[in-house]
Amino acid sequence: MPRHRRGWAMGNQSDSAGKHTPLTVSVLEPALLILLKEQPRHGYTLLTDLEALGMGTIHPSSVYRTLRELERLSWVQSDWETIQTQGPPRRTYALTPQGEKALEIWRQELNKTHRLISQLLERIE
Amino acid sequence: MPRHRRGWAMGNQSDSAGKHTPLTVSVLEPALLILLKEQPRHGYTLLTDLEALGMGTIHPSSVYRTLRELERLSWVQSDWETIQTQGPPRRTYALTPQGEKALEIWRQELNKTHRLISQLLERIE
DNA sequence: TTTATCTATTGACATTTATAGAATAGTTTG
DNA sequence: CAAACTATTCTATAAATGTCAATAGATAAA
Repeated sequence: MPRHRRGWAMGNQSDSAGKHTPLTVSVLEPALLILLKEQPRHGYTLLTDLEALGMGTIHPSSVYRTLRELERLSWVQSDWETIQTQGPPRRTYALTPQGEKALEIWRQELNKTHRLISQLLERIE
Repeated sequence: MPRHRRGWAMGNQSDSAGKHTPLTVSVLEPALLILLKEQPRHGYTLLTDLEALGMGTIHPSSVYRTLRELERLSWVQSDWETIQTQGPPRRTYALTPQGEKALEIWRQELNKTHRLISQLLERIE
């Protein structure tokens, strides 16, 4: 239902319980690429890893949908895992060479944004 | 038409000429609040100020639309300027006390995101 | 004086993205 | 066998963005 970007900062508290802040979701794509560069992982594992980064409030379906889109772009590749685990079969996602190139572009963008936010924070004082 | 977020990093060059990167637009709202906290300004002036921050690729109508939404939220207040200038009448936007509160929340969010991006950049190495 | 250019803001429409909630389904523990 | 956990997908809806065009006053050039 509602996206909560514009005007998010003053949304009522009851509403924002357990929900993520607007900038978190905007780095979801590079965060997934970075985690998958380190090693291939399953969607479900990624949910935990994002949690560890403080991004755990993003809805699972957003994460899975993003993964499928990254696969459509050929930045990641997935296979159904053959070995048996606790639960239903799961997909293993891995970064492709194209995904590595995309991540390099993303790295520059993250750097640029990092500097921009520094500037903005300085100007608040 | 297309928003260029998902998959942005590998968009063809011709396409991305003069267009902004995905994270730039996601800090538009706080950037406007920060500039208006420093002093009241017109929309057109804000376009120049954003340019100076390296955010000049955002389309003017996005900026004006965001300003009107911030006014609907009562975070900023606008008045038509009475004095004559070079051109048609223009609106002067100013931050309201509610806008100051919202900016304080945004400040925390910017800080959080700043730390998150630091973490992500470290993990790329 | 008509034309172009710069200043300044608004509106409509198509496209894309995000969110929530439910559906599906296998496995393990009580 | 029911509950809880693992794991992924689908659908409906709401909201944000991009693009293009429209409106309009002031000034400089032709």
